[in-house]
Amino acid sequence: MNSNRREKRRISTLDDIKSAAWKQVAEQGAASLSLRAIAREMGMTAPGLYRYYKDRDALVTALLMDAFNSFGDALEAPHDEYDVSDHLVRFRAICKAYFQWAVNDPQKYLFLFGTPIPGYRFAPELGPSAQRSFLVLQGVIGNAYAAGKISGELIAIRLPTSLKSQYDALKKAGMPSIPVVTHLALSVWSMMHGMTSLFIYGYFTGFLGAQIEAFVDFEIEKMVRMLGLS
Amino acid sequence: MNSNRREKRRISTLDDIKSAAWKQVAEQGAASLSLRAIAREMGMTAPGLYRYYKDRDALVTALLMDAFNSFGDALEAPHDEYDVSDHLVRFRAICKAYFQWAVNDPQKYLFLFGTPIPGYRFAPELGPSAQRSFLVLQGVIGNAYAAGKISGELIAIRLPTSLKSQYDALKKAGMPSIPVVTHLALSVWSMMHGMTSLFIYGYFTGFLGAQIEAFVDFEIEKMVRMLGLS
DNA sequence: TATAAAATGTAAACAGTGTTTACTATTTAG
DNA sequence: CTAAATAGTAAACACTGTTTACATTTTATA
Repeated sequence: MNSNRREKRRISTLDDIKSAAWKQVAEQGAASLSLRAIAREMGMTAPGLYRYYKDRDALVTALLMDAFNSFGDALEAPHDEYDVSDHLVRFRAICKAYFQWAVNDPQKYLFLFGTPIPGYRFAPELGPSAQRSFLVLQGVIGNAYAAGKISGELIAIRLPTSLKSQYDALKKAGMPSIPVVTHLALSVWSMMHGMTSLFIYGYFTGFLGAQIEAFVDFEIEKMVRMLGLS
Repeated sequence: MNSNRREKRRISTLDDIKSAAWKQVAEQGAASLSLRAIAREMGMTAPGLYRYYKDRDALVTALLMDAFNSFGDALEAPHDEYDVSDHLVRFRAICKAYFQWAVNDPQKYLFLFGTPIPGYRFAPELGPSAQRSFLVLQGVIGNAYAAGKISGELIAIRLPTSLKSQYDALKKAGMPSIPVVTHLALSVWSMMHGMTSLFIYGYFTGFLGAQIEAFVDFEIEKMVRMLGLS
């Protein structure tokens, strides 16, 4: 028997550790993630965890990987639900998915896009997963542009040359979008992240109360008009 | 002698503690703020600090108070530099001041608007200082509106009734602005916070490189057009 | 000025953290 | 059945915030 049982058990334990970790993140936030508390919850001692993850950073990297993928999946979901040619609907859906995914598990969103865990160094292998969510946004805008469905101010108003040449350099380095599209995606991302994180931090509750969703929806429509998306 | 010397010394020590704390925040980030490290740097032992701040939360509150005030001052500075009637210039200046203050000391900005320190409970007495920066933004937009210098889409496009009545309720509760102005201020805040924090987190460096300032400037001009500010 | 009181600081201890080392079981492979 | 790989533990080290008990210095007052 070529160690099938043992391997399965190992993978199962790796997942158990991540589950316990996510439970902690959801309840106490990412910054107070504790290996000893995870071990305690699993009925084992802390050093035992080091048989599965080299150190705390390795566990954090594994968690980030899962979370980035989950986030990317959530943003990509509208691709299957709506028609490729329905650019407007898909843009709205992606923006709403962005906000909803974050609201559904705020600590998870902050784990991805909040203040980095002290001492943690972003692992390079996370790059692709981290970029995917942005590429989804860039994709829907890029598709709309290619279909001639973007007629906003940026079509008339030129980007500053310094900015445009930066985006051009990116394109030559493999970025799958022309300058205008790249810029618009970064702009939309900024707005979505700003609204989402300020809400999660609680800075909006005093102002918006239960109307946060109406606020976000309205701002999404403003972005639709800014893009001239149809 | 009515304890003048002692009181002065005490205030001086309170400031020394805060200075050492800020040094730590700037170098290592807010989450890894350590009382023992502060004491070490000051040449004393940790329990001694408890004669000056009740506990770590009290120190954090004092730091937040200073930082909110410093941030508020930075946003208010354009009030003295530019004419009150120059709404466009003042709006631009406030937005730039927002970004520049954050870039000048990123950890300080994250200390204010990043993931809260684990276990810290936002002290109610911080409310006024925290609100001030928003009120500055709201003020410049409100003044421009009152002067008839806002002619953007929101003048034509009505807010959803649910949102409008929420803002109306705020106004009755003392908010110094009408619904449209409140909404626009929240929108601008979202965008500024989104761009600023994504940049500080490093998510923009791969995309924008040294052109971050050009990006922010361009987005500020987009907001100017969105507001229809003149 | 002597004395009581208040303020300031330290040392030791407790419970918590990540991590390493040495050791012990258990499970698998040959 | 034996040797090796794996999984887990206990103890220790250096950190963290915080409390308690004690000592020292500075101020206020009788």
